[in-house]
Amino acid sequence: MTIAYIAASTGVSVPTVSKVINGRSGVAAETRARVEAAIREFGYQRSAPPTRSNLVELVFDQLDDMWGVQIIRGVERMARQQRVGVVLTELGSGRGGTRYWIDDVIDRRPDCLVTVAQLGEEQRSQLRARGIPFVVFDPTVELPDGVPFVGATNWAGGRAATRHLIGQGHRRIALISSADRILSCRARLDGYRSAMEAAGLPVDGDLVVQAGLSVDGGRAAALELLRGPQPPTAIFASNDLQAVGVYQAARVVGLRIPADLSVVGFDDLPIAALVDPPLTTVHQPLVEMAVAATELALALGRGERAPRTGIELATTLTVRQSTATRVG
Amino acid sequence: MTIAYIAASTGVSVPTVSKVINGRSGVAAETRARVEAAIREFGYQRSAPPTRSNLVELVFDQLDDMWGVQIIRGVERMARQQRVGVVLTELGSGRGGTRYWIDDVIDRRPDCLVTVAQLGEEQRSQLRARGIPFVVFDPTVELPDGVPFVGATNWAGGRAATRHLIGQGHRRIALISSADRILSCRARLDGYRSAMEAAGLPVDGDLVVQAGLSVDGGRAAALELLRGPQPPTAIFASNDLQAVGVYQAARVVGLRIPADLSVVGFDDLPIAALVDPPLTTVHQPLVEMAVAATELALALGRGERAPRTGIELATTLTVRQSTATRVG
DNA sequence: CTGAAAGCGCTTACAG
DNA sequence: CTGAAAGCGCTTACAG
Repeated sequence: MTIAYIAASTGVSVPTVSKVINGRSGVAAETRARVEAAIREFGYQRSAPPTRSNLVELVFDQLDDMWGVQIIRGVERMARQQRVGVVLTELGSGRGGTRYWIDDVIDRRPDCLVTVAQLGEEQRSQLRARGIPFVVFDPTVELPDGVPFVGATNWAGGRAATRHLIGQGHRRIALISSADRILSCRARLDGYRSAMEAAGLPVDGDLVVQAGLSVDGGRAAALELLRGPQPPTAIFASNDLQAVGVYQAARVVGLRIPADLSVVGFDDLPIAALVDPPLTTVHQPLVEMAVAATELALALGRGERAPRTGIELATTLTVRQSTATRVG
Repeated sequence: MTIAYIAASTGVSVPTVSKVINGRSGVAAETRARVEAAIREFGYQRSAPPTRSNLVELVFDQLDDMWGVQIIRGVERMARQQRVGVVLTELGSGRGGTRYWIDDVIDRRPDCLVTVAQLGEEQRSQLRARGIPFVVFDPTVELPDGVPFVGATNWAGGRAATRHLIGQGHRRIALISSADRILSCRARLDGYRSAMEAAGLPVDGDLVVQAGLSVDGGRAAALELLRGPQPPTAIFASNDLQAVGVYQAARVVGLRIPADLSVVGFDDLPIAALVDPPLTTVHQPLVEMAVAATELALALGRGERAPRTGIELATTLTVRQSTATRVG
């Protein structure tokens, strides 16, 4: 598809088509319209030497989550192996700049995109229209069929953490969950329930508390649990920050960890090993997940058919010193 | 820069250069080498339309330092304000891929570069040859005059931290320093000495210990200090990770913080507020530093004369609960 | 407003 | 292995 072909099919000269494409003046409105119609009809792309940009876009909503670095490192590692640059964007909560952002992405013509942010359907279809494939990292909402993603086995992780506590003799095991709409947390909750039911333990309504995925959220939820009429002997938090909040609450209430209260987190952030006592937590292989997401995205960007559209990598329980056999 | 120019300067024909660029056969090895050298030398890019790439490169040695995210956020904020994409690279300790990396950077033709890594003089001159300006973030080694940089007032921060401890009545104040070659740590050390001397306090040789900028380094150094014949009543660590190591050592030795031992860190990472007790530390305005570095780099990239080549932003002491008036 | 002609940067086919 | 020549897709300057 060349401008010569467009010219021939419209019955004008090559220079005229050139002017239209480059927005030059000196073309009659009617001629311009006919040429534009032909360009659209034949799907001409400006001399598009389909050169690869050798860029992968990595998009976050918020980067202050402590696991951002791990994801970045994984994406970076795979991208560098394939000699591709990583363009990083933090959309921010306001989302004011999202409109500009998508324009800039399209200007950059990246080979593909890995998104930790929840892109709207409008943005997804804009990317699809430009042929820019994308992979969703750890989806927090239900995705339409066929949208590629890489996640972790949250349900199995929740189950393993709960079973670990049950194995230590705990019976009143509380869960600090998060907003229902976060898919991974719902899976952790179901894993918890599954393990409890398998052990024949009742899941009292007052054992499951919702809280934000932050230190403050975890502390408030733990205080509520520990000050209740029948406090739990173990708390499973939905992430490590919440678990740090549980530590703070235990200190306030005067409980020792793990002697009086066992605590399990989720994620295995660097801080998990640094807090006192070191935190037992469900390890999420963030770096490997990021590597896999990038590999998939780059393969799609090269036009390869994906062997599978969705992958979940295994979580593993990392036992440290915040859990102990229940006494009394 | 055209292949005709490369051909003329190498003394071969245009078709020959074309073959080299496109990896075709039928070119003598020696000829190929000469042409490739010329291509590198003149920074030829295939059909390079000298459009701005609207990219800024951000380079780290290692991203696992906890302050990486803060720097990224600052760079991202300023870049997005100017509609520029951030390309992030982690060189890794091996540095094996540095050669490839610089080639890739040159291919991308970024408008400018912000480096947290220590680039060698060779790389710096390659960038200069292509007219890609760069700004060094928090230089750890002495830079030649005229190399733009953004840092923090490390000397003043070390002084402020030490004065804070002196003001609380401490006299035996130890410093956990780092390798001498790290400029910022040497400045912190001198700030410490300056404050000690101003207060007429002796700086015993056994009060200053060198250790890696890590939790393990801090712990080992603190154990050495606390088990010595005349243990200090306060320890100033060269970063927050070392301070966390001091916490661990205090626990081992059976000292309470801050009742028996005061601790001050440096950086003010997110963990500083999360540890128990919350850590008094010197706040380094990493986000603002990154914003300033990027603003400077982008201005240089637009060809503007820099109003100044080096900037140091002020550190501030954040007093939390790891320091207390010395008793006894 | 239009397009013939010249030109640009590059590639290809082929003669030496 | 090398490069003169032809050709390709496109743009520019300009005659009508």
